[in-house]
Amino acid sequence: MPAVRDRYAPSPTGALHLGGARTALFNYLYARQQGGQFLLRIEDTDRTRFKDGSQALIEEGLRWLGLNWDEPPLVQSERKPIYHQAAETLLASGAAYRCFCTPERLNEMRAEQRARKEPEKYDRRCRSIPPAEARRRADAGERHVVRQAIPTEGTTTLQDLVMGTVVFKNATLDDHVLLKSDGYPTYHLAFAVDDHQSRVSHVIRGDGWLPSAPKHLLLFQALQWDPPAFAHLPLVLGPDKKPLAKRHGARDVLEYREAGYLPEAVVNFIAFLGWSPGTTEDILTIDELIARFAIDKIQPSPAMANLERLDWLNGQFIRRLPVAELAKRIAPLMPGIAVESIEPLIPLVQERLRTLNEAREMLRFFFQEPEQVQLPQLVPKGRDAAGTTAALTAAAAALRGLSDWTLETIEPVLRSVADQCGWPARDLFMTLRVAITGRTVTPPLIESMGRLGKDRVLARLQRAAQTLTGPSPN
RNA sequence: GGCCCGUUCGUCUAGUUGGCCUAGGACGCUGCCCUCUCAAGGCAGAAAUCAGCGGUUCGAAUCCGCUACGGGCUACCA
Repeated sequence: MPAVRDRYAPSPTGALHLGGARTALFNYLYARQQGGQFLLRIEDTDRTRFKDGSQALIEEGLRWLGLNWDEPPLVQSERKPIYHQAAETLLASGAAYRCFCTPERLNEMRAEQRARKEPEKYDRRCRSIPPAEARRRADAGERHVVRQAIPTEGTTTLQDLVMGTVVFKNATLDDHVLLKSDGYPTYHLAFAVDDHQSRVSHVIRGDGWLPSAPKHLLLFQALQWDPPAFAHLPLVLGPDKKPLAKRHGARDVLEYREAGYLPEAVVNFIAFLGWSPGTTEDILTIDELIARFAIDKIQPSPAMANLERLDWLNGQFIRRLPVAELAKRIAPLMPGIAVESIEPLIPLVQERLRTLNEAREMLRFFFQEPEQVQLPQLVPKGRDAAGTTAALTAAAAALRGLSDWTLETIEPVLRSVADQCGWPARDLFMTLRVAITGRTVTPPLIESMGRLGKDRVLARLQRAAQTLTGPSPN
């Protein structure tokens, strides 16, 4: 049994989106599980769609997800001679032929076929040109392509690891182009040559390729190479049930990083798009995914990305992170604030976060004086400014008298202040919350006060009381 | 038009050697508990006539056929 080698082979036309990331992930999981290699190949034979910087973006996305490849990526545009050599072999054996038809003729032909409601495929006119004559014309510089000569009879059977056995009638297959007139190979030729040379054992790719799989099989056969095993992955759909390649909220994997998602969560999320371990487990690390992955557990039907689930997963993974690690990941989002200052606050927010970015807002009041203490919520329903000022002042006075500043000392004091004022404790807590943090939704108040320190708490209470007593004199 | 793939709660799915499925889990949703806000957590609940029809069988979500619907491919794009 030859070693397992698989690959992710994107074309550099943009960034890495969720669907591509999933294809890469499945290849990665399988290779790692089998102790094989995961390769990256850049499919850049179409110079018209090529986008500068795309390769770097794709690589960054893969790296962020932790999908590291084992060998330097093969770049097809640097390998033209190799493809030509394969084309020559095919030409020599009659498995391919030169075609001199012009684009204009091809267009006319298709228009007629369409009008007659016939299948649109090349009519094979050039297939009957004697090879010697074709070679002469080619040598004379006549512009041409090389087409695959598909057998006119029989069937080609694909044993797909996901789709099962799929039988194609050869007669329905088109003589597609292998070598373009600009000298570049099409995907089909490059695919066969590259995967053979890279000793790829498993081709795990999007099911957009399923219809051309028989031609690929035929190509391997004509070249007398052992074909790899195939696994065609169903589409990933967006929330609108349209293929998730085009315009959807965040389509680039790196945008999820910007939005505060953990790569662990994104990996877990896309792993379950069309695959499941067959158990009720739903939160798995990448190592657990590697251990459980199985190609035959991949669903043959398309999966729709449920972004709400990603949010939930993200929260789950955030909660599982060690405090120091979480602090380290949040720190870059809060420029100017040291990790050391953030770490002690982590326990207050860890179970409240859905995305990393939310920490910034939640923790802001620790590093910055609140601005909107004049929130209407400062005064509880049914109370007035005077009563609230009194409560604030009473609380401040009581807190000032504390010699110990701990959760155990602060809370009882505040509760008794509430009693004295005739307020329910919850009302007092909300007033204090707004006064101290400037917000109505915060980490636990008492603990926050503890971390903030007595002086800053008292100062903020005082300031809030002042804003209540009327227009400030400044 | 031709070729090919698919169809279990709103969504991701379990189910694949037919019986333990009056279809299980998760997200989301609703309610309750906890509670200083918000979360988290706990408990409970609503939610799928397994696309439809017809077979095979003592018995089918699971096997077969047909239909419908959805999707992909049909380029000198990948």
